[in-house]
Amino acid sequence: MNQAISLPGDAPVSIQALKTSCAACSMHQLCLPMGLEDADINRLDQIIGGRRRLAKDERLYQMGEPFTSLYAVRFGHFKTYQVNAAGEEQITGFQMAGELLGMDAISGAHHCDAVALEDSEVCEIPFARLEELFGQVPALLRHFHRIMSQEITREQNVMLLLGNMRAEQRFAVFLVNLSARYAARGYSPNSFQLRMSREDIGNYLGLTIESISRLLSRFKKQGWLQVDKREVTLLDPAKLKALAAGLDACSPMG
Amino acid sequence: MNQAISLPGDAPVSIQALKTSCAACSMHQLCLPMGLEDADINRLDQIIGGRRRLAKDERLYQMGEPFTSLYAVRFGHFKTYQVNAAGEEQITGFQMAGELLGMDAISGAHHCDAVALEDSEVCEIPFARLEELFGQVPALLRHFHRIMSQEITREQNVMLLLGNMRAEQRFAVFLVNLSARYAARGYSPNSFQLRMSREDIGNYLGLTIESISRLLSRFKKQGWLQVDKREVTLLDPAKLKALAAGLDACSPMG
DNA sequence: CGAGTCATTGATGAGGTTCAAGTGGGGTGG
DNA sequence: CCACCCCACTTGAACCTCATCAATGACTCG
Repeated sequence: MNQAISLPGDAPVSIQALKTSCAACSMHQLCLPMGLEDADINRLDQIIGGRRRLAKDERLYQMGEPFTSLYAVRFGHFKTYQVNAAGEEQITGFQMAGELLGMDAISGAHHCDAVALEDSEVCEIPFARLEELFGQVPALLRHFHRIMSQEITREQNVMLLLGNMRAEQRFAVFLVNLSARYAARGYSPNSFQLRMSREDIGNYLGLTIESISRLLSRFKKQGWLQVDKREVTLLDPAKLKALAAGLDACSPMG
Repeated sequence: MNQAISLPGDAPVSIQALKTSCAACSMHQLCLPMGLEDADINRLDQIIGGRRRLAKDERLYQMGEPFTSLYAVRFGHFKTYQVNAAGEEQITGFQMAGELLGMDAISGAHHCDAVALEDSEVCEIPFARLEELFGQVPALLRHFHRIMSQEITREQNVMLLLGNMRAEQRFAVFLVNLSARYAARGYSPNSFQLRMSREDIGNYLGLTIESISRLLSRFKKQGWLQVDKREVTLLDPAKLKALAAGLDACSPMG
């Protein structure tokens, strides 16, 4: 429990390790190391269990598996979903680079499945070792609490979406949210590829695949966006934001 | 940050303090002190900021307020709800004795409002002092992480409910969940009072007040429960659990 | 007693699901 | 290289669940 890791930060490091160190990772401003000093980032680096590659549709973990590690997405995209006794699935989130997977499992076992939407890579963070590090790096603990808290807030926003919004508004929220997250990663906020199927989007938003298809067609006809297969371009982001905020009337699906 | 609180556990304690200490609180097996040793419970006691009484409909905190403390419900019931830009509200949870309020705010500011459903009392837990204690009582930190993780899982279950279930199933889930939580507190699992209005239930479940009223009437007619105002008696808990699990066909609302 | 709040019940229809058919790549095999 | 199939998606039509609107009832408080 209190066995401190006392490796100095200047221990020899292989090129491979350097290439995959937190300090060198383009996501370190968004991910767990955010705001840490270099020395502390190194300590975090040393507990990272390893990187794991996943092919499209490969599963990272499954409901019921015992909890051992959190995972940070290095690149690629994931979906997490819950399954209930009757076999109904609900996608609870889509995760992209720099985001953390597995926080619902800290209570003991995984409560949802995580599946790669495309070829992806994660950093494995053994939680027992992370806990040790919390005692030595208070800034890390504080940031970890912020991340968990933000996850709670994110889910509350989805509850608001599922409980109160019409289809049009839900879909606008979804697009605007993706846009903001890509922008935070330095990508274009108005042109991106949907990494998930229409079915996944529908499941996440509490709608059917047909509804998503109709919404895309309608938004396109209104001139709010362009679609080509999974490539989306937001042509009127302001309008979409207004829709998402509920400041603009919602028309039915026809 | 590292200024340890070094009061011994056997310092003189007033009767008032004893009456409200964690060790003496009937909720200490469910609340934050769960599983702690007596000495550590005392240390936790000493950082509790104070107890605060709230009248029915009084607000504990509000969206946008800066975060300073978590709150543990001593007795009474609360609801938490989010409000978006358009003024739409979504109740994100109902909290009862032994449950923690404010975890969504650790990221900096409160993201929802918390309101007492009846005369209630909370323990204020200044988070800065709790963080100090985390460094000294690892078991407390671990349990805190479990609690936050469980909150994430709870919300994912609500997402499943709002995204996938029909009205009948949602309402059954709601009743079965209340039943289990009262059971865990030593109360009757099959007879309890709804502390929230029909409107609150409807808002939480993504339904209207009329739907809740019809569901209650229908469940009553089916002989699954009795209702008298807010007093509910589950007459066929097994049937309700089957409905909640989705193992039983759902009939429409008529 | 009247005003106000909360809940019940009925009638109607909107919003989105369900069912069904069709389209359009992208891959595979002949 | 084309024919074929498979899958994800699109589009249309009918249906259904639940929201909405409206009227009424029950209880509380001044």
